[in-house]
Parts: sequence; structure tokens; C-alpha cells
Amino acid sequence: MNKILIISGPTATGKTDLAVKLAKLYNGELISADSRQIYQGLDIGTGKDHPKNFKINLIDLINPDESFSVAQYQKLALQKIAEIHSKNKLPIIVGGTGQYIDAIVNPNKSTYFIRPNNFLRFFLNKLSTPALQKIYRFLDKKTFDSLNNSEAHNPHRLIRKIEIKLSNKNIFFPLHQGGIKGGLNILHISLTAPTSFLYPRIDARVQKRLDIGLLGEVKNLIKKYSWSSPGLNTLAYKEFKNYFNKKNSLNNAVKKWRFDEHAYSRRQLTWFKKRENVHFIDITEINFLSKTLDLVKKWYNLS
RNA sequence: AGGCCCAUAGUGAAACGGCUAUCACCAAGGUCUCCAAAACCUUUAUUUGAGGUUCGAAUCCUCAUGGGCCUG
Repeated sequence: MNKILIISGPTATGKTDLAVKLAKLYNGELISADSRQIYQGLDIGTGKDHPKNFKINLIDLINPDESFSVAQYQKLALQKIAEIHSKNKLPIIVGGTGQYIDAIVNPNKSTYFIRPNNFLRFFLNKLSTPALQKIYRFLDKKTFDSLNNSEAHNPHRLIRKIEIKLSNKNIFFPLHQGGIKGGLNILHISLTAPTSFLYPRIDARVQKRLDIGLLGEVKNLIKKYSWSSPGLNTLAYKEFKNYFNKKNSLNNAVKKWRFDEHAYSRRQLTWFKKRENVHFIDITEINFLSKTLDLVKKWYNLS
């Protein structure tokens, strides 16, 4: 067994339902690629309404006050894939976190091993964007000049680039090649839909999550964790910070949440659109399901 | 019927008669390889319409149109 099936796409396209269906058909096991469902206790807001008695790997891994990264995800996911393969089952990766999926599809990138340097970040975080630009230009003028507008103004990214640059110079962290052996046979299906279809669907889901007790969940979480916890910087939670601090009405918080979800789905669409070797399937097409099943069947049997 | 007030981007607002009409949100498009449900970038109005005053008008005047308030 060397196959991996990937189901990606923006939020509210029904990825999980499809993945469960396929898992039953092909003796598969699900691996989540979702940077929020890894948090324990974030259930309603992150949509952990999976069918019970169906195992999904790589969810509920850490507490909301712990941080997590692509590198950790990559390590765990690759382990899990090997484990599932050894049972002669089909790993099905399902989720909307594009970067996590890339870490599996494209595992040989050389910067993952460079760990966050919290000491360095602490200081760099205090600097303005122009100051960060100056530092990075000094360290690596060539790369800096090649950055696009988005990258050059993104303090987050500049800090990471500086971190990588300094670490490259450090002889105590020699470069090495990580990643897994080649020979994987990947089918990547990405679900899409026009935003005019997605937005109302997102709005309905927002309402549903409120109805089944999201606010109670948030209330419980903030008893135990501070708003600055990494896990609480999540859609469906962060929008309620001002509400619970009495600085915003419930209506406005919900409105903000809906808009944030819309923007998020757009970002996801943009991300996946650019990936290579992806089969896009529009879920508003009438024969969407049969088309998908055919595609998987052909791939599974032929290769 | 009479009197008063308002009209700026999809929405809400800003702009002593003077730089290229500003900001937030929405929307659309985009960036990305250890924070990614994060962070970041770009685009969108000649100011309701028609005249007038002025070197210069969103801003002042007249009329029209649309909306609101008060009196009867």
C-alpha cells in the first residue's frame, strides 16, 4: 500500500461526510488536517460533529493554551500514514488547513527543522515592520528585494525569515534533509463551490452552532484559559471576546463571526486554487458525488 | 398646505471654500513552507441630478428629485 487520498476544500463543503463515505468503501482511515480541531475542548465551534464510533486521527491532541505547528503536524501525520499503510489500509487526509496538507504532499522542504527561537522572537516582536524590513534587508538583500508586497509588509513572515537566516549561519544547526521516501501515490480532491452558495450555508451553520450551545462552550473555556491562548485565537471563539468583556453586543459578535467565516472560506479557495495536481470538484454540480466516486475508483483500481 | 432638517463607495461615517475626497466594515482578487481558522497585500465614489457664485465647491446660492421631523 502506497496510496494516500486527500479531501480538501473550504469550510462548509462537506469534506468530512465525503471522507467518511470513502473510508467505508475503501477500508480507509481518516487523518484530520485541521489546525483547530487539534485542540481539546473546542468542539462546537470547530465543528467536531463527526459521526460517533468513527475514528478520526489527529484531533484533540493538545490543550487550548498550548501551541502547535506545521512541523509537529508533519511529523505526526507521516507517522500515522505509515502506521495505516502497515495495516494495509488507505489513509484519507481530510481538512481545510492548506499548509498542513502541503506538508504531507511536499514533505521535503528544508526549513521545517529550524525551530522557533522564542528568545529572538520576543525581541523582534517589539519592532515595527520597517525596522524588521531593515534587519532582513541587511541579512539577505537579494531575497528581500525579491519579496512581493504582501510578504514584505508581513511582520510575522519577516520574523520567521530572519530566524531562518540567522539559524542558517549557525553551525550548531547543520542542514539536513527530513521528509519521507518517495513513491507515494496521492490523489488530491479539492471540493469547491461559488461563494454565493457557500455564504448562506456558512450562515446557517453559524446559527446552528449557536443553537446547540456554542456560547456555553466559550464560557467554559474562558474560565480555564485566557483569551491570549493560542487555541482561543480561532474563528467562533475570538469573535466573542468583546462580547464577554461587555464591549460588544451579541448581534455584532455573531455578525463579525459570519464575516470572518466568509473571509476564511475565500482564503481557502484562493489557497487551493493555486496547488498543483489537484482535482477540483464543484459540489453544486448535480453529478458531483458520482463524479467523485468514479474518480476515486479509477485511481484506486488502476494504480 | 406651511415650516425645518438631511442627501458623500454596497453599508456606516469623515473632510476651516484649497494637496490626488479620508476611514472602517462588506465584497472581489491575491500572497505564503514551523504561529496558517493566523498574518499580510491590492482593487472599488470625480460627493443624488441640473444650473449658478468663485482663481478654486462635497462644502455657498437656486431649482428638481428622494428621505426624515414639526404644525394643520
